[in-house]
Amino acid sequence: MLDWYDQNKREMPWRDCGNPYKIWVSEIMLQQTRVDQATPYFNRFMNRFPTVQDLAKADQQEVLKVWEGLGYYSRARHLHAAAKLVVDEFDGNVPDNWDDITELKGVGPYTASAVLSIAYQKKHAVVDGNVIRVLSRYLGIEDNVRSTSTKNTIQDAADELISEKRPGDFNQAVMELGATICTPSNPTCEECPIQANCVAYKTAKTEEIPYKSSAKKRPHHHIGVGIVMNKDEEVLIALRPDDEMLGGMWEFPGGKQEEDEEMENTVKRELKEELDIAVSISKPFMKLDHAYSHFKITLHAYLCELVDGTPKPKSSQEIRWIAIDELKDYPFPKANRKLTEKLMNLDKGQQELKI
DNA sequence: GACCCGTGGCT
DNA sequence: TAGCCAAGGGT
Repeated sequence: MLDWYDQNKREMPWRDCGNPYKIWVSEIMLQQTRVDQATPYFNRFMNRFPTVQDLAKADQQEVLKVWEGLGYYSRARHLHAAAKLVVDEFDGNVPDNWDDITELKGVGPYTASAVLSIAYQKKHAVVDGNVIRVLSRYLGIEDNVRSTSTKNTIQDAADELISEKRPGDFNQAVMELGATICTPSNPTCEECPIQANCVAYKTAKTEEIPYKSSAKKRPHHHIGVGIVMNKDEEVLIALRPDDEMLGGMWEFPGGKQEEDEEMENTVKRELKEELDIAVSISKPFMKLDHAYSHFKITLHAYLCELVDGTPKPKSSQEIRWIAIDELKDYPFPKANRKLTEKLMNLDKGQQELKI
């Protein structure tokens, strides 16, 4: 297993550096995220925040801006808060023991084990999606891997199997095996270094293991959004509360279409509720589909004009009027970023945005 | 235990 | 196309 890993491991910028801060950040970014997707973000992050002190003293908005597009933005907010704790309470050193490191926000069992084993050579076995798949197949575990008891069984097995001398490399080897060979569908068992003892391979059950109870299907909502523009060609944006979905990110105000409601009325109603303003719809601007982790939306954006009232942040942390070329400086989640890109392109082309 | 939390690639 | 899944954690 370790021989296979030594010969087949991919290049990753945080690997083999021995820097606990870098390893910690990389493990947070890799939560529910593929290596190829996280890598450019990691490089950008380290360029901007080379040390935990740099991260601790940064503004949250700046951290979120670097994180923009990577998703699960609470990871960035928790990492930022945890960096402050590391500087204030741990003398700038990422903790090297279980009790201290699990005090950090965003550090759960997986991340604690990963950092302790990879950065400090401590014997803690990780259990992530890869390990669950590899070990359930290897050991022939046919129980539902979504259940806690099955995960505990796999954790126990990993604790038994982990290498004494190279716990960090062992952990990475199993994950790498799961990511490249022991894939969810069509695993390439011919290339697998542990094929000979794999129960699922020997019994031809690699398609049945791991067994997962079916996921709940995601509802689809229609969202009306208003791009309110004033006479100076500034647009109105709102900062989402930290404790909500997409917390700390900016957006164009809007909300969910109600039953039997015209979409233009959705926008008017939402802007009245959220900002206490009356607007008129100038024209449709953009329609797009987007999928979040637990629901899907169709976003209907309209250019609007302020008719009455002064905008107030009734359901957001803050609101701002900003010029269109400033939109690039604020952290926006993906769907809203598509709106800002179209706005900025039209603005750059000197095209008429106002009616 | 159940639900919430982004985005992108693959099938 | 729609669902699955990915180096999970918080509540």
